[in-house]
Amino acid sequence: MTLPTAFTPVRPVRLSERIVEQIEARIASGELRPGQRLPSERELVTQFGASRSTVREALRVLEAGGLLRSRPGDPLGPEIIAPDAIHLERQLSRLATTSRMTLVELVGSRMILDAAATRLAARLRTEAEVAEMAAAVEAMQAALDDGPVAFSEADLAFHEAVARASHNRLLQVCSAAVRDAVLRLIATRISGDADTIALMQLSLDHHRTVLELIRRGDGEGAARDCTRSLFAYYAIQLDEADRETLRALMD
Amino acid sequence: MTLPTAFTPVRPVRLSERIVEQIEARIASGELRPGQRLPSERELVTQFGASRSTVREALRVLEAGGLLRSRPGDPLGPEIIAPDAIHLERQLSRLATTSRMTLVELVGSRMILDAAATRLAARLRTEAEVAEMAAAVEAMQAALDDGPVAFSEADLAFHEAVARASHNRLLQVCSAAVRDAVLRLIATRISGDADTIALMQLSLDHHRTVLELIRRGDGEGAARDCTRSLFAYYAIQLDEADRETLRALMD
DNA sequence: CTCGAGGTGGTGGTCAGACCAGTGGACATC
DNA sequence: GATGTCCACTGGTCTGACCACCACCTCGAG
Repeated sequence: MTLPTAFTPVRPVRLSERIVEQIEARIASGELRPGQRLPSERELVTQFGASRSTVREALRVLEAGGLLRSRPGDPLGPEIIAPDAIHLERQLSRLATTSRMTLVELVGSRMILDAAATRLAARLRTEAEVAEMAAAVEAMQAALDDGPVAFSEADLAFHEAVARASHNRLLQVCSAAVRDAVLRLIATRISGDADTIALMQLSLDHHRTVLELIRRGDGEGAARDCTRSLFAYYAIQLDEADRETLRALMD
Repeated sequence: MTLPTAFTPVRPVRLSERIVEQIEARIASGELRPGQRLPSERELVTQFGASRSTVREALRVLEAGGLLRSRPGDPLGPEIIAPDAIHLERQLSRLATTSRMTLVELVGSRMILDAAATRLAARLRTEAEVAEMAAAVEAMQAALDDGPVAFSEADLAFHEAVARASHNRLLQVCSAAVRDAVLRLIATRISGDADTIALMQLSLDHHRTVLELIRRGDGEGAARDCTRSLFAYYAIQLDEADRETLRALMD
């Protein structure tokens, strides 16, 4: 006769983890809001009943997670900060690189996210946001002579403006992270043997079209052109099977 | 006459940060691979020339970032671990909760990601993956009598199977994180005043349809039905303006 | 009276040294 | 050869101390 169910492995729980959990919970519940301050480390020592090293390890974890920031000498104590996409982007692009994400996975994700952002932006954009996008397109035009790096930066600014105009912060974060990961992978893997000038000119034309469609509020069309633009830009780096996969994402 | 370029604000840099950077760099460069071990804390103390508290703070940050794991008593030292989607999901869903994402942002993101996963799954799914989805739908049917919680779990299993079948791990991670965040928000915010039985039955029908369309390889149709299913499920929680926003995501 | 100089207490960053519980392997025992 | 004991070493925690830095307050010069 065997035991009815197997036991679950036990794992020692660090004190600092418990502290992290408590503070995280208060932030998640809204009891601690960005801008508010935590008690000083020495005060936390008495409240948690743990040593200062332990409290500090917890604070470092929270700080690395982008939840708070502490400055030396600040009598107000550690500050709860508004969540910032930077940490997440680093984490995501690190996952992408270390787990050997394939280019088709990354580009596919970009096509999905950027197309969705474009579609939403066409519906929800304000005049100011359209102006931002237009400025980014101008910058792309200007960067045409400054080489692929400057061009990529202007391109990035355009897509970020679009993502902001989607008015969906989660989408914004995800798409920014994926863009970052794609660029990093491309930078390390791709040799610039392609006809970059022609490619940049083509990309610029695509962006002009997308901008115009966003301006007219044609989300469907803008999303379609965004997807095709990305496909055109990266297709030469992929084999036929991968291209076929990505075509599944186009209308 | 002004200075040619403005100076950048300087920020005191912690010793533990420098240690984190060094170890991170070695992992990113592939010099340290998953499964390999770091020297013991006391050995790191001598190598970095920092105190044990400082080294430990660095290790806690790396551990929270999902890059390594250390067990008490292990003579081999801290272990570099393979990047795990779990850490990323936690981070992402924490961002979603702590930054008070609105329901329309979360549901919108879910519609985007799940629809894309569904579209890809219809094209790329294997027989085994279809079987998994079918099993999940059966579980949903069975959970109909066990209440909304059990039903939600079965629903989750279905969408995870679909995400796996998209064969895009990045999409898989993002959609899992967003699903998690949505569920968490719903759980805390929504009172169960809706007609849950009818809603569950409707949702089950939708899932059956989506499964059938995936089986037939109709990505377009499956994605459309997936989007509509999500919209129908969450629409009652939203006001008219938000509903209008989400309609922009439907064909 | 105003206003700057300097003191002062508190803060985070770092350190050294210590103790404990737990791990895993060497070793001696059966 | 299997068993049990022992021990070196690990990570987890604590204590107490020092430093540089910041904000505030006091006080004396004008």
